[in-house]
Amino acid sequence: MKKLKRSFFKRPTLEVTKELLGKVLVIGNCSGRINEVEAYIGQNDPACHACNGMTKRNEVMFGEAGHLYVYFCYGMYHCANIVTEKKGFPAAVLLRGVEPLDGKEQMKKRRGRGGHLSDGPGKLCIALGMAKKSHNGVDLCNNGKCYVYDDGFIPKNIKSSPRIGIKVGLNKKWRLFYQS
DNA sequence: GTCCCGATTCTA
DNA sequence: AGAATCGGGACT
Repeated sequence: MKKLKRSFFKRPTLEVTKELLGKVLVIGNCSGRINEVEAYIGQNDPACHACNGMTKRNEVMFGEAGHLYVYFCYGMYHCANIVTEKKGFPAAVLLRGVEPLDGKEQMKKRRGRGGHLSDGPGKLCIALGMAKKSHNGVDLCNNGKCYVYDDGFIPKNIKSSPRIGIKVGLNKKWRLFYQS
């Protein structure tokens, strides 16, 4: 059960994306096993928030790998990414789903229901208590209360598809997930 | 300042 | 299929 170091995230995004599957995301008292992710890679990816250069919103994507990029969307949800690649290259992995592990009761309370606690990027942020104001730019590699660890779990049946909810870049199958 | 739209979710 | 709901980014 070892925490992932910055060197894990500071690599080609598609490698990080695939290897994040099965790892455990810890946000304070709650944790969940990552089972669905998407890659957003650089200025040539038309679906990437950074495709038109740096803005106040996406500046974290241009920074050091291993930080959280949390943004606000659709007027009511937040979505969380983990920044990848070297500094100056804007890329990140969107967290789309986790299987609840620790803190399920708190997650249920936050979500206001008993099921489907964290199977979606917006739901996951609600369940784990992540929001732009509190978590955008948070470092997952500084021995804080937010981090990712590897407990040896090996996901089976990894599949890919086009990314969800976008209208461009659909030719890339950069959504990765597994079914347990 | 104005305007349009979004890496979603829930309900009908 | 449609509503909810508002910040961000492009543009005037």
